[in-house]
Amino acid sequence: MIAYEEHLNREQLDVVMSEGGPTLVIAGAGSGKTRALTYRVAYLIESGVSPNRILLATFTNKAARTMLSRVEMLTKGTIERLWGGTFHHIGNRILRNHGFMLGYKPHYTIIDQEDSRRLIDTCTAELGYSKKEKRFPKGSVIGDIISYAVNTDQTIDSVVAGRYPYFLQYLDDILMIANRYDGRKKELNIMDFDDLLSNVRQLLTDFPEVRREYSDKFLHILVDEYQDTNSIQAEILDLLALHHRNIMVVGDDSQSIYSFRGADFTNIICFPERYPDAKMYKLETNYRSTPEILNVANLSIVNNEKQFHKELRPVRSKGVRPIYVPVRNVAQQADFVSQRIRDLWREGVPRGDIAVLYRAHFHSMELQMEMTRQGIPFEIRSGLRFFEQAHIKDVAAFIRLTVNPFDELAWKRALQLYDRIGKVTAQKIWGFVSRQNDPLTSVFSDEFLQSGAKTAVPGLLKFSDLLKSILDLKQDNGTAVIIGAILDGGYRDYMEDKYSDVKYREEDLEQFGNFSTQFDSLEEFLNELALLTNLTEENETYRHTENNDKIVLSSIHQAKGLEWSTVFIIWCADGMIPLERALKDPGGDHEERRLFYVAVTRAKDQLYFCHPLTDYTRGMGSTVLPPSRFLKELVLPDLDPEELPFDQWMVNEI
DNA sequence: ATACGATTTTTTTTT
DNA sequence: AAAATCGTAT
Repeated sequence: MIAYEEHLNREQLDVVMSEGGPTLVIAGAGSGKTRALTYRVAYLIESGVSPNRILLATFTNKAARTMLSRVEMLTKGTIERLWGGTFHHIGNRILRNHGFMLGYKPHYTIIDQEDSRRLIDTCTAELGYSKKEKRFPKGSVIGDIISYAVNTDQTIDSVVAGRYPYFLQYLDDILMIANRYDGRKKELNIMDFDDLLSNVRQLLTDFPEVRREYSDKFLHILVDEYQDTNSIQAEILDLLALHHRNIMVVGDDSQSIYSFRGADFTNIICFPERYPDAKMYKLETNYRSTPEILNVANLSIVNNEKQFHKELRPVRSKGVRPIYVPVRNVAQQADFVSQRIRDLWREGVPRGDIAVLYRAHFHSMELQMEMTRQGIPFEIRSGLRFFEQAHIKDVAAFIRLTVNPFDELAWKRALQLYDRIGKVTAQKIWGFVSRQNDPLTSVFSDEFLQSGAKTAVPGLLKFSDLLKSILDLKQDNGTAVIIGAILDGGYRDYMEDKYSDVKYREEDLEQFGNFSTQFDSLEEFLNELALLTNLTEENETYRHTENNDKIVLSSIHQAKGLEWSTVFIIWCADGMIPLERALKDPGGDHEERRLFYVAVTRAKDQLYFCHPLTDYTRGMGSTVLPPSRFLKELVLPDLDPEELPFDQWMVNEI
């Protein structure tokens, strides 16, 4: 038996032991929300609920992994059958079973954003719109429009009218493209990220028997970060909870930072209206941060008016005030952070207890270079994920097309890696192979070689040679062997031409091969590649030796739910946080303030705000950056210098 | 007509 | 760093 009373406070205990039925938990930052949720799951299992009748929905893979492993430690039993993961994972799991009812073949492929953009570009080209019209929206923008429409349950018309009024003149074109894109996805048996959600909803609404099956099945539904759900996700949850009505949602409206993805925190605000019998709990005791840090967080967030009122109550004793550090420019900022990290390290702060947070990936560039130069080990939690890197996707394309010979995107990607084969030739080749009954063997025919321009023949020959060796090996060899063949068959040469860090990328590919063995089948692995973000760090030794010794560089979004002893927030200049672009959205300033709030509440002991006073931009020269408005508004006019919420440091010139 | 290489522009956030 | 653009070579 787990000793709940020993590990939980009163507030948390009430949540863990609650009766069931619709339950709303408003949980402030650092109030032990994850703890409450994991103990709740453990408690349910301990009281006899079968794990496969529990659904635990989270927002990121990381959150899912930490929670599941903690539950496993608590219950010391297998939680293999528990339905836990991101909404997209859960959607995928349901659709693998029932997707056929919507006309999908069982081994549909999931495409990521890049593939989706490419497919939209193809559709645009096929409809003859790319005619150099200057202001015609780019593929990625059209993708954003479509995706936003799906996720917020609006028509494309109203999204364009509301958020992209300058594209109204192209509305008809966008509609045509969206329509064609949808058709192509069906035709090619692929789903994008949004389909994983909207198809599940459709399945549950249109097929009462499926709805009954799943709502019978899930005795308890638990949702983390509910403030970040969009309307589709909320609807899916409502449908799944229809029968047993044991739905517990946990969230903090002050930490809603995903509205760009359609998240709508009125979901959490209106939960009591949708479930009038809902019980409500609040977790307001903060175990994480010093009173000084919480003071800044509380002072900042009161500037947002629409929210549940709550105030974080510190339990920790007095610490040091956060520190505002104006620096001359980016270079000095990188220098200051590196220097300070070295000092902290000398004072005994483990490197793994330090993080640097920023609003956008490119904010970390200079710091990365500086830390590399100074030999400070760091780990990046932003930018391209492992499985999104070009070399991984290239190699995956070869394997993908052998598994599914009608994978258009894979064919094109692989073909275009060869000399003298670009967009046009790849399209011609695809046109040829896709008409064959057996595209794979058609590659060895003369017709194949002649279906493109003559200059392409050498490349095509190389391609067919490589394909032959892959097909030969595929029968009784693992992915690692196939990857080796692809490397030897010309991909290593290609990388040497194109990249300066071939060694590093080869190691990546090796890891990639190893990782694939965790899956039941190669097919399954490839189909779900798009949902994976990083190599799982299951390996305990790896986690302790390597990760604990590295500074974490992360976007604020990815830092959500995590904590460090010392946090640096860099680029605290107006225009960077808040990001100027983001302010253009309605409510953008509030969302950015919530983002700032999330960043601040990650810190346990020490918090630094770095503000580069000037910025270089080519064309503009040197510009002066004002401090972030989120810092300025903390300094109330009639405040004694002694009472400022933060200290200021002067950095010596170097 | 097509592919490629040099140049220029532009970076939000995630599944 | 990556993508888009533009001019040149095949």
